[in-house]
Amino acid sequence: MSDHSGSLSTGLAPCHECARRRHCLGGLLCDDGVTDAQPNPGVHRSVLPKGQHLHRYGDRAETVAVIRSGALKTYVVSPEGEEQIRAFQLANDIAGLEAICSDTYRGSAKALSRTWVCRLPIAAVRARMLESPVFRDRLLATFGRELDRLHGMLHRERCSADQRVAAFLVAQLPADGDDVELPMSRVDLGRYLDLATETVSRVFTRLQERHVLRSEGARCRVLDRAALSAIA
Amino acid sequence: MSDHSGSLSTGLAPCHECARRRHCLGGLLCDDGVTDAQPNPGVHRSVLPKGQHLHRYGDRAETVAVIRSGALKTYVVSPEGEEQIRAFQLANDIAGLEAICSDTYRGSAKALSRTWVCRLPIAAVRARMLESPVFRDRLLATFGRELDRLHGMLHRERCSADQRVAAFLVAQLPADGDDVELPMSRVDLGRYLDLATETVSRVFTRLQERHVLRSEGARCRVLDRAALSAIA
DNA sequence: CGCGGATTTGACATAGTTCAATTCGAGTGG
DNA sequence: CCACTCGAATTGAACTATGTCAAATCCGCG
Repeated sequence: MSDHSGSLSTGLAPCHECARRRHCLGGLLCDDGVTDAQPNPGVHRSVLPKGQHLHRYGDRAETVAVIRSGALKTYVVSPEGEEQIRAFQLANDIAGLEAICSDTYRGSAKALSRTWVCRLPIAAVRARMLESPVFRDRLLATFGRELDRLHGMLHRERCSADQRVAAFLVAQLPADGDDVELPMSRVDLGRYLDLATETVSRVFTRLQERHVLRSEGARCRVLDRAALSAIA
Repeated sequence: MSDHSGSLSTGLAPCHECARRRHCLGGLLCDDGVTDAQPNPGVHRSVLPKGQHLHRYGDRAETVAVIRSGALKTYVVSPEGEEQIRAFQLANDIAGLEAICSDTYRGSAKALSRTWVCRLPIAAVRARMLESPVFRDRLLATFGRELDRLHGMLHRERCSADQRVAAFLVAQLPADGDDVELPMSRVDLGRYLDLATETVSRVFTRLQERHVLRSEGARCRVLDRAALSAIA
């Protein structure tokens, strides 16, 4: 069961008044510019303090969440008690997508820092798929990206530690600027990339020795973008 | 471009006359028992000789295929020229599911043996999603299973060679009987499980020494089901 | 200032890869 | 029916990237 005791629901989110409505799944849920739709089919905004769960593995799936700001990790714990991280969700990412396909969540989603999310009720999402081709396509595209991401992860598991870390950093690089903010710990990074924490650490050290990167904990500056891409 | 020169189209498939229509996505495409639907929205049956491609990476996505019998492998070739196998498709499996999300195929699908398939036109599939909640749910469930499979593969990459092979064999075990027919070569198995061919071979040898398995090439008999499950 | 967790560094162990050599086995042709 | 062939599979030996364990250091925070 999820513990929402600390999560602050800020009430119904007026998607049609939201600045992001043009780019957000929530906006499309309310209005795709073609068909009529309810002004707000139950979208809620809430804020999660660091460490709190959005949902846990096995919980009844009721909403899919769009991240407004902050960061989550989605993970499962193996029978042996090892935590495996399946994804990090940053701003504009979607958490709990499997809720659309499954009646329970297939992973636990936990805030890495104070995180704002909008929750879209599954029932509304499923209903909207029947009404709106635009919405259906948007959702299908999201699934397609998720499949691609997973295939990419599978590919990356076949690469060296340096390649995995480099590829991850390249993926995090913003279009403008060379600064990467890493909201997750080295431990979590290792659990995501399937590397021992020590190995992650050694890769960072190696990248700094080669002047590809300068890293001060969570803050990270890419000094040689080309070199980093070449490694990945 | 796909080379279909050797593929024999046996014409429109009368899904409503097919013995499998109750269990097959094609059957549901034509009739979900609730809404009216076209008698046949362009489903085709065809047969692929061993070695022939159903489609190749980058081809325009036009159909999703249900395997009637035989076997396919879906793979991609990395920039370095290495073949990575993303999935094997056996009877009743679906190949080219990404066609529903993407305008091109994201992997090449090739017959491992003579294979019969039914091709469902994407346009019809997408259209039917809007008409039929039953069909929509069926398709979403298929996506959910694919996500689960990929998560499972990611998990398996973190296990030992023995565990990977054992898990694969367990997955192939039929409900009745202990015989497993492996339509793929050891090389392909290695490319799927991310193991060197030699390692796959050594695992099989080890399993036979421990009397868990008896393997004669493609034919394979599980002698100790419990032991196999225990390894995985 | 000092505690406790996170990170880094070092030394060593090992599973799996790589390369090389052999054996097996399904087709094929005589 | 048997030899021949060629790719697939197996076996062996040595190597290596990464894991594991242990110790040292850093860092944020009360």
